[in-house]
Amino acid sequence: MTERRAPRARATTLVKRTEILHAATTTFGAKGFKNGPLTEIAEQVGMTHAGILHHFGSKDQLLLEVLKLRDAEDVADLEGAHIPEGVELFRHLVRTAFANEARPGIVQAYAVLSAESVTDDHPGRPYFEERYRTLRQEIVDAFTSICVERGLTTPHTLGLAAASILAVMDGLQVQWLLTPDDVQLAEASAFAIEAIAARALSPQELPLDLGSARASAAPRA
Amino acid sequence: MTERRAPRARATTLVKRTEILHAATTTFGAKGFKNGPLTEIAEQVGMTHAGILHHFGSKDQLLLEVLKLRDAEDVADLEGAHIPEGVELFRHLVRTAFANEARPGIVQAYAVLSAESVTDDHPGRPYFEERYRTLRQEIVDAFTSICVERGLTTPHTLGLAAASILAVMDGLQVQWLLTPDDVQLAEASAFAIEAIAARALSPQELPLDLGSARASAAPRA
DNA sequence: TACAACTTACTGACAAGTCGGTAAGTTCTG
DNA sequence: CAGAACTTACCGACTTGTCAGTAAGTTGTA
Repeated sequence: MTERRAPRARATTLVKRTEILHAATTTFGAKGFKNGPLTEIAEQVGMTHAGILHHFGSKDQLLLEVLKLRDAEDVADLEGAHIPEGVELFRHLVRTAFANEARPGIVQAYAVLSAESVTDDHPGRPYFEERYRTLRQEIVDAFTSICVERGLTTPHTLGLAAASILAVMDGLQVQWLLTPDDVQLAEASAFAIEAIAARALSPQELPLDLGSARASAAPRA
Repeated sequence: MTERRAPRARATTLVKRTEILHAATTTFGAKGFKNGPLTEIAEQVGMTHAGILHHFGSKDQLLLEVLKLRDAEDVADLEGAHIPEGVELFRHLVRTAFANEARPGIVQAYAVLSAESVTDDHPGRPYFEERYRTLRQEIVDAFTSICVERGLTTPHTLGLAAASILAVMDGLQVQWLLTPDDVQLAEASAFAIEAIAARALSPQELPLDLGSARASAAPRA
């Protein structure tokens, strides 16, 4: 936006880099990584694409730094506070879902990029593999700590529950991006998280009795 | 795989078209729509890319027919049986999850394409919007029919539950594709569906009490 | 302070490759 | 022969990355 007449070299560079990273988030969110041209990112920050490459070396490297940036900012948002433990982690997840409704850009970038990352030799793949593994573990730990607190034996379904919680949050984002009027991102996230946690922590009656469905798979191979 | 020296024109054409559609599913699944080149699809069926264009007119059109094909095949799998109603629909969803573990190609195609469809002017977008709307409605109807059957008043959370169920199935697919060893696609799907349905149909105690998290959203705008 | 040596942050032009689509011609088949 | 099913050849558009050059700032030094 505003022109900066570099007072200090080092500081200005950092600002420019962050500006580029945010522009890249926008473009990758709007068009995906492979189809988000460097030119479009460049013109958002008043530069040529060669300038971007000067800063980041390659498009792949730019993607990796875009992904790292969000993590850095998310941690910054916690403002030195501890990583949430126990029930606090689930509250944090729900808060995040509510906050996400106000920043569709980043939500879209993550939704698009995480799915794109499963394609052949995608440079973001290792990042997302690691990210999901870490988040699942954090959720399992939170569940475990709740069980200890409440004197429950830890169920063997915590892994399933952890994966399901992340899955529902991601999946809801896609539906929300497609039909924002039909899907309430945060409400549904809160509902589902509570449902899955309830099931994991205190397995009660099974209103659907889906057990029989497990046995027979659909015909098509 | 095997070369076909067309014996009959009309019948062969249909076969060829379906063969192309399956090849396209593979390529779009592996590389996405925008980055899945027609050439790659063409060589899978022993053709040049111009041959594909001869059959489908444009790449966009090919995508739409790829998406329609799966619906057609899924319906065919039901073999003239009714669209599942009530509890049967949920059993069908779980069966599908188990069946999907055996066909990672199609799973990946849908995971990649549905997320890609939220990008700017994506030709698959209307299809996915409609698809999710329809599926959500089917699930809501199934819930409603269960409520009627059991003499329950229909909760106002059925919409949230329906979106959540679809979300968890989609989200688990992405995690499963990224780390197949860590995530059990079908088990987790069954677990989550049961959890969400339980919560929607018989809201019991809330072990997490996440209500307070709704009020305060995270700082970042 | 003054000036040289060096670094940083770019631009503009270009190379090299990819891709979708079209047009025109060829082969196959009924 | 007529028309469907292609192929070959090609265009135009787009992309990433490289490279040389330039303007501006920074550092070292006397």
